[in-house]
Amino acid sequence: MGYHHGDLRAALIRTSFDVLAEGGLSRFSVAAVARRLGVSSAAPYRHFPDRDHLLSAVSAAAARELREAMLAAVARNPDDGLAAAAGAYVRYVVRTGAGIHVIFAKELYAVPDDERREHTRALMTTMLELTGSDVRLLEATLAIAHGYASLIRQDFFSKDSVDDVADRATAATRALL
Amino acid sequence: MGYHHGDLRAALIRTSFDVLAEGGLSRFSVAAVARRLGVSSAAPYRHFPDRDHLLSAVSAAAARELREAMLAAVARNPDDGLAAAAGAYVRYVVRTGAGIHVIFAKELYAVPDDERREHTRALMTTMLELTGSDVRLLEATLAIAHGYASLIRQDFFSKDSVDDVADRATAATRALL
DNA sequence: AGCGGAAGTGAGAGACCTCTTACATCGACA
DNA sequence: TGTCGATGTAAGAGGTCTCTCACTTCCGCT
Repeated sequence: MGYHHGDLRAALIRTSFDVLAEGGLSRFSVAAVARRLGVSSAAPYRHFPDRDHLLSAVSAAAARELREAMLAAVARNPDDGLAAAAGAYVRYVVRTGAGIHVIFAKELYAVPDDERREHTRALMTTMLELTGSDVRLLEATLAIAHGYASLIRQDFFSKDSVDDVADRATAATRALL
Repeated sequence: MGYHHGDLRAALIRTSFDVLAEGGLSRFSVAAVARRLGVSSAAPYRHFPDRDHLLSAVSAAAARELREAMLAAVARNPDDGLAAAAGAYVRYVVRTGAGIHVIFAKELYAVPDDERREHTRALMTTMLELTGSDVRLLEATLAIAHGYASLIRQDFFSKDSVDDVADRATAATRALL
């Protein structure tokens, strides 16, 4: 690991998650990500034309991973799929800092990035399947999961473990049905 | 309205709401508020020692107004209080941009501001009364209301009116009971 | 009328950010 | 082995932000 990093592109995406988890979208900066990786602040621009394209790649990765986490949760709880997925959402967002506010961030709408479009579309499709194509149920579930995740990130539950809160999100989702 | 503004302090708070409604916490800046009011960027510092104290005053105002909006909604729907309050939350946040992410923003914890403390405490107390001191129900309701409000602010519901979405938040809250 | 203080202003220091440019390094392949 | 392209760096232009400082304006009070 000398002058050349090896796989800076992937490292930038992973480290972006860390920066997002710590300071949220508002404190995210390309410079902070570079600093944390120990590379110059110009280095990221060899891999992404601008800040929004980096965020777009993060969004794509988050959409893919979130979908995987939800599918895994559903597989573990076959007859409680949607509620389990809501719990998985809470856990994923608390761990990575990247939820729908990142995945569907408004500032990314203008970024041309087919990979992101593909992954966000797949995520939406999967969630729709979980609700039997009930859009209202989908939005209610998302609201609950995102709401709980936001409350955690706001330190609303001072000492409760993430798993406990995720279970409560799961229960609240179940109450919708 | 010449050299002296009249009531710049109050105007700063009101305009801060506008800036928050348009760009969220991440795009909020004292300079932007001053610019929008047509005063110099030093003027706000005659009334607030720093940015966080301005945000704290906004938080206090939001907590007071939100509590009033909730109480009014409850008064209109005596036998559906909590659910009506959730709808009021959604409407208030979409209109003003200041929800719990502003009212309970982490960066304000260190700001000594008794007025804010008082208003946020009153808001919490009122919400607790609405849930019959059921903390779990309170957090679930907040998660739903905040979640729906976030989804709206993210342009998730392209053409649905705010009132329609607020009604769905109300219905989802009712499902908890 | 005149004076003192509250509330403005303009200028700017210092921090940080995005993104560019010219140059350095190094791995891969002819 | 030599060279070329990909990927790094240092430096910096240009922007925005927070907050300070010296100075000005004007309201209220005697």
